[in-house]
Amino acid sequence: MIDLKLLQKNFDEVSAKLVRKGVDAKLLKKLKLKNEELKLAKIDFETLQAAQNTMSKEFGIYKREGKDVSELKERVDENKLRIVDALEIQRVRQEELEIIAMAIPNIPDDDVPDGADENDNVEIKKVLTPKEFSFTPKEHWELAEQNGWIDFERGVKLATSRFSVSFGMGAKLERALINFMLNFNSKRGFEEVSVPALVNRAALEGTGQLPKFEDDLYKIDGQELFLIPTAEVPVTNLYQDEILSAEELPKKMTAYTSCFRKEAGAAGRDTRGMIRQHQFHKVELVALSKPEESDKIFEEMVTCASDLLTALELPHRLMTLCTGDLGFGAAKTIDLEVWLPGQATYREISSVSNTRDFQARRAKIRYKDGKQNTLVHTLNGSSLAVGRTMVAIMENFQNEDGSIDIPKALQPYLGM
RNA sequence: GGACAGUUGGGAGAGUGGCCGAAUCUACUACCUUGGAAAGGUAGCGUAGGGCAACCUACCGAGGGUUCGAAUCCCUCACUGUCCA
Repeated sequence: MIDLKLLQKNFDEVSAKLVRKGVDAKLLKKLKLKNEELKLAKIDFETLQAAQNTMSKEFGIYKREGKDVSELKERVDENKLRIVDALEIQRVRQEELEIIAMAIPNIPDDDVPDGADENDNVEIKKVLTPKEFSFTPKEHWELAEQNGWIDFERGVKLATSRFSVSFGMGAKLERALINFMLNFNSKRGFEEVSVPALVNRAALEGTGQLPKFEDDLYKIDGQELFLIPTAEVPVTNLYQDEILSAEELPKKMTAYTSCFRKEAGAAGRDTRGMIRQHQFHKVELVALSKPEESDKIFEEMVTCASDLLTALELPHRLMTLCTGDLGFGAAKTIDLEVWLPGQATYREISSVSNTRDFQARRAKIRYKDGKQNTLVHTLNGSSLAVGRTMVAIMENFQNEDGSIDIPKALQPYLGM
């Protein structure tokens, strides 16, 4: 959630920044107005309540002293009616405010470029040069089927479309990648954690998936539990509603989980292959930091993911997302896009975001800064998406006969 | 699935209607004491919002109810533990 106090104090400035991200300025005006109204309603209620508390205390004293309370009771009863009204007004205003406030995205950083969509993202740099093929490189689904690594039909048979099954070397490679990535991240100082794949509503609200994006989540029937769309949700919320000590920060964690997404808005996109699946494996980086350290940690995370790709000999580029492509909770995001020779294009394989205090405010993650409690900054990033890494390996390491080489870094993990 | 017990401040734990935002112990912080430390002493020590000072409001698992007044009584739910199936 955005900082309402900040919005109130520096309305023009904050509003201008949010308009860059496509938020309706009128909605922000309304939010400001609602916030002011709520404040008045609160003052109103609290004044009445203070009077009620005082009279109730008197009441007790009168009783003890055996005095007549009938006149006092009359006043108290009358005040009570006003309290009921005042409370109701406050409740309604609070609710209205929350509905608007929870749907406002994070304020983008000043250095985030303007833009409408992914076409306006700005390239930072390219790492490794794509190799020239003496033949026409195939797309990964063809290679996957030819080598017997992935069976798309049987995935559909077991579940529905956008599910797949890995066999033999395909399954082994998947497992090798997960281990390789976790070890790599651990060496960079990210502590490994293993977390539930189901989370409750509070966790999803904490990281911002709810209330706005419920349609993208798989929900357990009859229970307030959801399958996680990313490990970011359980890992960030580990410290929900806690006050950490300054010495504990930064907290750097890495987790492997399956991720589950309905891909409700993606009908017709990437229908073939394993670029966009309902269930996929991902190794995630999450960090909680002091505000002044989050830029540094952000760099570390981007570097970690990029170095991981380099270690796997996969050409890629770094892109700064423009305002229009920036996610709901992110103040800044750098995407890593890997080269896919079969498609002759770069495709997203990792997305690293600094949400600053946006999630921390919702999830109530603070740290003790001397006497003061301060919201931490939360960051998250994939390092990496496993399925897409498999895709990249298949397409970049293919030979003319359709066989696939294994990157050197992975060979020890496969007993080679 | 059923029965009973429990859920209180960083931890332990008291509190069955007003004098309770909450005893006590412990941890922590500052100071005194010391050559230094320990022990001892003194003070401070939950969260959030409002005035931003005194102070006020809310919070004792969550939500609702009774009452002038609820941590305390009633209802619903969640979780934890023990026993039974």
